[in-house]
Amino acid sequence: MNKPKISEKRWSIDLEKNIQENHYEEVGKCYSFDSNSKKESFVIDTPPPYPSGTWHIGAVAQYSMIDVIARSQRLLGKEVFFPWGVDRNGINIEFTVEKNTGKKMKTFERGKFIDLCAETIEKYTQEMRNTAKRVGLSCDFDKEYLTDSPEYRALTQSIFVELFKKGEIIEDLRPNIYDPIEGTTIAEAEVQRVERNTKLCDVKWLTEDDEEIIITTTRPEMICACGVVVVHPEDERYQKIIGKNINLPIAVNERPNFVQILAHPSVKMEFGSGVLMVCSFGDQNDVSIFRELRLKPFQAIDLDGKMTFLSGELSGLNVYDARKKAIEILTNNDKISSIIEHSQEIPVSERGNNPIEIILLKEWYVRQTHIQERLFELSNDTNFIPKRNKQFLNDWMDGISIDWPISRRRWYHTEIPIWYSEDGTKVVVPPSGIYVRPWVDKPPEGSEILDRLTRDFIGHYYENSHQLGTIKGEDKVFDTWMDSSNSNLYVSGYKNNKKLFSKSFPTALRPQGKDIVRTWLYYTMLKSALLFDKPAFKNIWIDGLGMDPWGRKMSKSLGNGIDANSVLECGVGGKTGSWKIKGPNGKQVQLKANKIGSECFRLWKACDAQVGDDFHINPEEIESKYFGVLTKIFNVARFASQFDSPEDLDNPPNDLPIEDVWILNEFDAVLNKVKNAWEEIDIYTAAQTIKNFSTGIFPSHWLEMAKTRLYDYDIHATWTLHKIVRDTLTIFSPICPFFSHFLSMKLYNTSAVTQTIFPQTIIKKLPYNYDNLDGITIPLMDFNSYIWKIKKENNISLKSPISDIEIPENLAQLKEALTKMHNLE
RNA sequence: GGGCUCGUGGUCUAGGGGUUAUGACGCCACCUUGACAUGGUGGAGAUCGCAGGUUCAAUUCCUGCCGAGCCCA
Repeated sequence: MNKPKISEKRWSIDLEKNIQENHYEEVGKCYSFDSNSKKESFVIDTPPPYPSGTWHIGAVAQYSMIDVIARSQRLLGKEVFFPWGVDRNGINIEFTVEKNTGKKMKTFERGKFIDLCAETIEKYTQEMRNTAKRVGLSCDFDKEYLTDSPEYRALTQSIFVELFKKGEIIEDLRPNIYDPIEGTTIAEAEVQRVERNTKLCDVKWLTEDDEEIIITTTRPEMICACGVVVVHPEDERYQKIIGKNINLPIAVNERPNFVQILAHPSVKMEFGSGVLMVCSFGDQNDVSIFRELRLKPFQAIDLDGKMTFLSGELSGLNVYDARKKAIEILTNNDKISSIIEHSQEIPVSERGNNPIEIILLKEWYVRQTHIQERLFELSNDTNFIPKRNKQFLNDWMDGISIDWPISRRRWYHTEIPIWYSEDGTKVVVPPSGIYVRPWVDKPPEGSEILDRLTRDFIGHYYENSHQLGTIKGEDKVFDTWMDSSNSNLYVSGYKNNKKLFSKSFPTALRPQGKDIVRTWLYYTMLKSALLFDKPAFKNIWIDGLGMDPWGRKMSKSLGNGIDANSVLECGVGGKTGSWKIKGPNGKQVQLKANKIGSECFRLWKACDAQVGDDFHINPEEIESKYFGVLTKIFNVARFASQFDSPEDLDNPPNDLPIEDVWILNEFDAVLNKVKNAWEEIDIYTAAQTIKNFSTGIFPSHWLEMAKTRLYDYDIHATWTLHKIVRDTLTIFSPICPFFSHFLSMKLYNTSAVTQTIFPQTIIKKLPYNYDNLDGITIPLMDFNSYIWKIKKENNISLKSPISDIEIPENLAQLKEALTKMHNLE
């Protein structure tokens, strides 16, 4: 027996931080991916986080679990690619720059603005890299990818061209959701609703027979775009006017000043007068009625959000002023019977918080309605973890009714790679693998000319450019999901590394949160279906979201956010953590913790809940429930470090006594269960199994029994102790890598995190043939409890001798060990 | 307003048609035993959100309601 090789009495955040700082230099190599490896490859399509200042603690927690998966797959002998990618395209960073400079994007020169965005996002990206390493992610950081890099954007553009050539991407003039303030189309996914007060106007209209009809509307300025007036088919009051014409109550330009009255079941009879004017386009219902009745839409609002010439006196005004003016004109002409204040939910853009308009625009679309059935079939070939979360995808796919508009009128995004001929009938597309910016670049070498409509190949650009006249590069850019939904293709080597792609697609794993099923997951699966008619993934792991301690979403307005760094750094240099959060009753609640750090944080997430449900993040609870587990395992290792480890821990010494065989048998069961769990990507079971064994049966029941022998230099006990401690650290390393690394280095001078072979079970190697080893466990634990209880009831310490104790028959083999353990007389 | 998911001791959580419902934190009591008092041992504590229904039997299945979350209109 020696002094413990570990001087520290327990795990500390300072120790953790120390290890973390050197970790990537020391063992980072083992995180790099070798695409030529002969091992089975396991590519993870990590969610590239968007750097926006703070990284949501729930996302960090989720990321640390993805890391657990990556590490456990390495331990199972696979060649794991755990990429580190950062999503940097998009409107968020544009807004940040606008906010920082106090100027709107379109007042900048385009190139200058893009440079500003790139600079700003790089700062945030660096903070994110730091957090990623602080929480112990074993990404291949050397192969970092950024979605705004030329390489990544080139892939997005190549895929666009590929899908365009296949006819899966089309151009069309359709009603689109438009943010007139930011000047861009947005997708349905980007629309939010807010409560606002509006004026509900009862406007008097006259039919061709001079009959007065009241139409209730919140948008009198849209009368100029009215295509039809509708009533409910069963509304008794209006049967006789169906089919008649009705005059617009306000003067318009360049269009008939009347429309027809028709019946439509979507009208709510009880709302207002029960008569509805349908305009192009007041809302989504208007859009569907226009489509259904095949009406020709009117363009009432232009790209700047101003009323068009169509609107007569209102032209040139913005929507808000136009509404005031319309009410004024109608009032002056005695066309309004009443105005009441009305609270209404209106759609606004998620980012700009501006009321959105629906206007007709020529945009690019990815076709999706034709492939839903096939997508559904393909999704059945994918393993969902947990199974029930597949429902989120099914629900979303059930509701898909229109194609996906992918063009945006913004700047810090991937450009749509296309040029148009002077007469607009032909287009030029670049060759695969080259990033182009059509708003400033000429088509590169290898570009092709295609027919704009039929997509037929016409010729190579440089030989035939004279046919095109003056070409014009596309100004528009892609929706950022167009980039993100290529992430699995990018990391699997599509269009870049054929050999890799052939063995790693469908991608082994897509881990993500349930909140972006309808976007990231759905769009990625759509792409793979359109391109290859294959599922995108073998496994899809869908986790819940991190909530506040009471289960509510964290938000700035609620004041219930918890910063990730405050948890990861809690305890450094003895500094405790403290969080003031608005509780459920509106009162401030103060939470306090002394030490958490990455290892405790990861252990908590791994142990505390099954994957898939929302999880509550409470720093107090993380510390109180899980720091003790680290202390316990740390001290078991520290205890073990007093006894020199035998050289060969893979082959047991002869004549192991039954208590050692018994615990090795128990440990074999742990190894099997954990291995099986890692294979199933079941973090919870693995974590619970390791935790229960290493803090429970092993120290309490075996270690106490083996102590006497250990102090007597018994080789059997020492071998058993170290075999179990070493392998426990190995299987624990995916959950707590810094911790396991530290202890395994101290004890065995080898790092648990670099192991690529799962620890071997041992019992089958033993020449022994003990009957019913499993049957010992329960009686042994019962017997130990019984003795502890008696000693407690008699108020004597556990080491005190005790007499007249009968050892049960089924434990007779352990008589000697138990006698020493409990000091039986 | 609609769809989906979740609702288990004070708190977090496992499980799932059938004997005394899992574990942890907290609480109470006891124990300084040569790894660990930021520890150990023992104990109290739940009619499994509420109301109906199916069943010999439900906490588990079904329906409705309530609460939380996500998504959609």
